[in-house]
Amino acid sequence: MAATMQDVARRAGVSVKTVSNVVNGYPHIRPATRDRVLTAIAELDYQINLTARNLRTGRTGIIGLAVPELSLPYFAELADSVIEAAESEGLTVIIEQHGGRREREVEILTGSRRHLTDGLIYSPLALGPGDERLLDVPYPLVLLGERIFHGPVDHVTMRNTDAARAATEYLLGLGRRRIAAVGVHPGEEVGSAALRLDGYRAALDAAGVRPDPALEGEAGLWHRRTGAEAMAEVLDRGARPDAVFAFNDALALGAMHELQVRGLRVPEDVAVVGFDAIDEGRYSNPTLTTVDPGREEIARTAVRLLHGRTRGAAGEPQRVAPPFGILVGGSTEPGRERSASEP
Amino acid sequence: MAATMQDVARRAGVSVKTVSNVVNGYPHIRPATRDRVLTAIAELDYQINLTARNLRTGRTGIIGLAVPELSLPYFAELADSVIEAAESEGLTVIIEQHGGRREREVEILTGSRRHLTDGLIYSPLALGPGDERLLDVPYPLVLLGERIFHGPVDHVTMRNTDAARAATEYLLGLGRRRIAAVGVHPGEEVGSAALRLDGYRAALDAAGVRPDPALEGEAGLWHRRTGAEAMAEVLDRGARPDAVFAFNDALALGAMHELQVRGLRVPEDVAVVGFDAIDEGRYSNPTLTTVDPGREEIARTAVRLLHGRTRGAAGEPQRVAPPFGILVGGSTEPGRERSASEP
DNA sequence: GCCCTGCTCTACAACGTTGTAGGATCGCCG
DNA sequence: CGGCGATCCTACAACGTTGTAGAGCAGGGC
Repeated sequence: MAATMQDVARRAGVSVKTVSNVVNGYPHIRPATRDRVLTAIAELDYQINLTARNLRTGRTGIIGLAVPELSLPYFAELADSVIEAAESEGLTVIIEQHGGRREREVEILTGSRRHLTDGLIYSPLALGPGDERLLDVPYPLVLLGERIFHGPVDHVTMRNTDAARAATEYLLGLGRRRIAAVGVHPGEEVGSAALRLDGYRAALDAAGVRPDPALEGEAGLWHRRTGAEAMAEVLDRGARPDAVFAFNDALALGAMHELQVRGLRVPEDVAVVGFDAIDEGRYSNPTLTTVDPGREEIARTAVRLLHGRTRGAAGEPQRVAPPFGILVGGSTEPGRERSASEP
Repeated sequence: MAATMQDVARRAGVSVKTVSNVVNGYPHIRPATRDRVLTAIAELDYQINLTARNLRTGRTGIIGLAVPELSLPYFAELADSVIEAAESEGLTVIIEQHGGRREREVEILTGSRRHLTDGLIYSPLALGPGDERLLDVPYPLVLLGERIFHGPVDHVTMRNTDAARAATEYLLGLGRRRIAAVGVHPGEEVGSAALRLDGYRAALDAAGVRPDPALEGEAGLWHRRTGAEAMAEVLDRGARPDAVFAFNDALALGAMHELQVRGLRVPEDVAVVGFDAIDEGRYSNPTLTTVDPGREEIARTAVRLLHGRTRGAAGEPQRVAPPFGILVGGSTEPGRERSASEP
């Protein structure tokens, strides 16, 4: 049986509350008393019961993180960063996977597990415009992603359009003119796909290049496989791109694979740019040029905002979008292999 | 303010305990009473406070999962499977990352966060022989991995030696004779590296092939980069392998990259086999032949064992090692590309 | 010399739930 | 028709912690 404050108090000859005060760093305690308590704690191997504290204080020190699935590299790395950031603020993380299934996404918002957590970092895929009211929950919520933009909550997002435009402009700057877009969601007006397509088209437009629908490759879910399939579709339709802007790195790696299988050289024949800066792209062949959306800062910001709200921070919902960067690799510039130690 | 059982009881005109009984499915309740309670619950949007229940029952329904980091694909996929398995048993998962740092690995075993969880699934990297006593903890622990073998706890592991032997025999069966091993930890006698090296050597031995130290590539951490470096080292030393058995998929992908950069064809010049069956290997170019160690079953078994222990299951520590399989891809047999839907 | 302030500590209640013990009612058996 | 077990429900205490209120005491200012 684990020791309780009772046991420590008895052994140290003080009241339970004094033990509590010592444990919580209350200042007005005589050094002699504190020492007796600390000694008793050490002798009994006492550790505080967090459940009891949580019940009493109404806060748990746990936050939830809802993502599609950890098997997707971006979300695995995001979870890594969130756990790291939470740790440094003294918080623990519970991860929930929704797999992009709307029903699970809703359940996560309302399930009883929410009583176990002080707040939630929420990255939906299925929810969209019209679901804003679902986000009006009785606990702090920080929204990630690009599915909903006018919810009543703090929102950390990427500079999707700007970054996509910059990536496309970078390709234009290399002299490429027939730039394919991989990962398009036709008909959608929200979400990363729509925003990145906007940026892509804006860059073409500004450069006086007419967008060619034949160069747009559809991909619902952004996996390696769907990237390869979308690339194949574009090529099969007879389009002859000299570059590819894929809406995430998994798509880019799939597309690159397809290009290579068909004997096209990357980057000589076709340059490839991705989005997300996952670690895998540092070691692909060739290494992948990609947009670094500031994943770590997104994670840190989300945790910081959420932590603030759990401690009562009031005020208007915040909207934050960290700066992005472009990491150049061998998939656009021959021999320009990114090393593992580069940022 | 969220509703409590008090509120529900008042509204339904029953005692608090009756509400508790309804919530917990106690059978002896008149249907009329049950209906009144359920109605009140619905009207008040009542949800049980898990913290209070946890305090009262002494169990939390949460289990911990300690892994090196989620950025490593194998552990991200393992976490995915563990969360899935836990969910299906009604458990929640807290993930802790130790990064292979001994100090963190020890802290995870003893930290106060353990009071938040009913038990721990623990996959250390730094701990080793001599640390068995650290595993003698006052809560249920299920050990993963190959660092410690005689701890006083349940242990779910892979059939490392058999699987490594089978992988090597498979390469021998293809007629390959100069098979490099990538990921060796010289001097180590425990851990996946030592066991897989044993299997590799046993297969060579049985086939009458003399092991060549020049074909063994060292790699401390099993990342893509270290795989490429180890491969380079082997080749630079003048060895001319016709196959590579890499001790995990990340190493294999790194090694394959290095081979291709040097103009060697995979699999024609050099066949490559990995270990872990991560999703990434399904889409690499060529797709990767690999050992499927039964990750999902490992996760399910670990959760099941842990859950049993948390509910008081007694008895000797269990040792479980699911069966393995070999997934054949293009990295060993030309044109034999694994599809995404294959097991 | 007395009051006030600040320090140090204690007793008690409360957080929301469930286990235990037992009271009331009913049907059925002898 | 008395007794007994099953059914249905309630009151109370307890899980281990922290907030609140306040007691006791020392030191300083007047």
